[in-house]
Amino acid sequence: MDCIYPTFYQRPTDQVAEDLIGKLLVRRIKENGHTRRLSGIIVEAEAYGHADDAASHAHRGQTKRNSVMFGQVGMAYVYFTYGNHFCLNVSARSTSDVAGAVLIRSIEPVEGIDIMKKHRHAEDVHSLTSGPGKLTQALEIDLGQNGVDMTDPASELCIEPGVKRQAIATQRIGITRAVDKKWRFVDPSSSFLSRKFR
DNA sequence: CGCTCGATATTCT
DNA sequence: GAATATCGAGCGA
Repeated sequence: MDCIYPTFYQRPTDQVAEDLIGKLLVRRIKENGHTRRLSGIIVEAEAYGHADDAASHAHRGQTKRNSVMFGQVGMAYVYFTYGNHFCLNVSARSTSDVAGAVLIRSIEPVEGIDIMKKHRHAEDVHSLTSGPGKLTQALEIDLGQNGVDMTDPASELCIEPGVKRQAIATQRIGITRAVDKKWRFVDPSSSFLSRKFR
């Protein structure tokens, strides 16, 4: 299965985030010499902008941490936060802008659920990937995946077409600035969201 | 169920 | 020194 092409990510980040709902996030890991596929349907994603978005890491300019947001679109932006969690984004922006990304906040597990349980030290399927810090732990994503090309089918991380899902826009979570923007997109029918929506 | 708090890297003040 | 795109343990209702 092919990955989604770079042009998909070359649009305003809120459009990209909305259209990512229903797509399949695929992680390939090495397990005892052979490759295993872990995957899940994206059911929650948040858009982050640049100059127009005070809540974005890119808002105050480029730093060592956020440099992927300023590079090519379709790349994984992984960062470490609150001293103990990783978060996965994919870089995206319209051709007229210089930085942006979409935070993947939760997925519905599809392939490799047994491996995800091991990574999370948990048995409850609903707690495996229902949050940005949880899904990176379930998929074994850390700074080693920062900057990988998510449009390359041979990559250890990529996004495939997936299924059709409904997406509704709500307020973003865990931010204190630019709270008026409705840039969190969720599949309202999913039971794998990190939080309820309004 | 809801609330408080600790974990502590990176960036900003 | 303070805030942050988080999570889970511990506690009380």
